[in-house]
Amino acid sequence: MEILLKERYEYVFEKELLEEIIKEGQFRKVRKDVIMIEIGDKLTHMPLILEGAIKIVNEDDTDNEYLLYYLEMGDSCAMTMTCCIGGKKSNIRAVTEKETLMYMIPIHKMEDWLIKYKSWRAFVFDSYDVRMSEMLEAINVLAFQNMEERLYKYLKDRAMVLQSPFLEITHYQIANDLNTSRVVISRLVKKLMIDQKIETNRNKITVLEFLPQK
Amino acid sequence: MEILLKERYEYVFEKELLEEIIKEGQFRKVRKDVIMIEIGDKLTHMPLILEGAIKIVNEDDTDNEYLLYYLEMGDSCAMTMTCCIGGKKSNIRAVTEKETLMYMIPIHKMEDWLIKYKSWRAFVFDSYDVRMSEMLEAINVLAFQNMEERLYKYLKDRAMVLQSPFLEITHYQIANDLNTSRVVISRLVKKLMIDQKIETNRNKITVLEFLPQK
DNA sequence: CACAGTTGGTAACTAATGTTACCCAGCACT
DNA sequence: AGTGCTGGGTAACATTAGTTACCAACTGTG
Repeated sequence: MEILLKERYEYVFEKELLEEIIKEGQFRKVRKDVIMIEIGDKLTHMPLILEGAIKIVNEDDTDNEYLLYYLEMGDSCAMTMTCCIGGKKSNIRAVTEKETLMYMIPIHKMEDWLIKYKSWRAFVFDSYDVRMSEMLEAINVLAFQNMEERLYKYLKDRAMVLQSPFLEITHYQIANDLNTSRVVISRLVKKLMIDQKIETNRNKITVLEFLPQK
Repeated sequence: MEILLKERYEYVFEKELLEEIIKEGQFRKVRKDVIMIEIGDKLTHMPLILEGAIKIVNEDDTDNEYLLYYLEMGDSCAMTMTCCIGGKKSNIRAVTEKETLMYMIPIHKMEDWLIKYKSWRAFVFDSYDVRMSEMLEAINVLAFQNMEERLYKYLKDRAMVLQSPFLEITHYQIANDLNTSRVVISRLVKKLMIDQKIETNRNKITVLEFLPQK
């Protein structure tokens, strides 16, 4: 497990820092569809993603959901960082999108490392930067794109994250992530099929753009 | 001017840090409607807002705009921080919403201070936290609210920022900030008026909730 | 005052999205 | 084979938002 951590992060962190991380943190393996963080949770650890993918979702007071972005290999959770440092509660939910390996770092170390390691500072600020960009993109999509474009982007993003053009997903799940209704998704899925952008079967959507033998 | 800086930030920063800030930075006064940061700019200074308000806006490739949030007294620009540290380009635009006083800090100091001052670390991470929350709220509004609710929130937010229930603004400007059309805004303004939430005249909207003699 | 430019009121229409209702196919279980 | 559940297709309709077009009122300038 340490080997995996070293492999993934040896060019990101200084040697001494990597050793400290290994010493202080602990390895964790989580199966698909597990809620890692719930809205309102207080957080004590920060994850470094080694493999897999985590979906980050927000929710309003009436249980509407909206998919914000995914965390993947090499990512960490900027939300967690501020939560940790400020001692605040999470305002997002994190759910594993497939089996995910991560290394959990206790938050009390974070500030020490900020002082001691340049590579940690770089990592932390880079994480913030990536997350802010993802949020900005989410806003752009919501503000400027119609549902059909958003659906197609959603499918492509998902195919990227799961590294496969063959998605196992129901129309109802998609509707939930995009905060719309199942009927709307069915309608637009049909449109995308007519436009030869996807193929569909019960529980299955294939994103043609990502088909290997193209 | 230093007095203002000390007054606003003496409880935020350690004494030594405050002195360093005064020494390294420089005071700047900017009139209303000045573009402080344009999309694609490289940034060399980070602003501490002493007085006034700055509107942060994003834009897609076809010149559509959308208002993200405001910076006010006590705020700084988290976007600028990542830009600075990562040496990247800005992906937002910043425009003064009224005359604004700020203290410009050269970015090369930022990392030093992260190491040296606990209060600087707290400030930086708090800034990120506030900005992430604002972005999240923007996403919530876009994902879950209809145009009428968004318009009303927009007017209330603006009244807060400008500290007055009497807004001088055209329907066209509002439409631009919310990325919709003037006709739509006119329609909804009328609705809000009928519902006794606002009063309007040419170029003027009064948010009744914020009227003092209520 | 005449004129041009800005602001916004409104109608009429189109397009996009959301809602309700109903049906059918596939699947698991008995 | 019968039952119930889930997923999805589709029609019909309601609501919301965007578009085009036109006009009226106000403002500042010469």
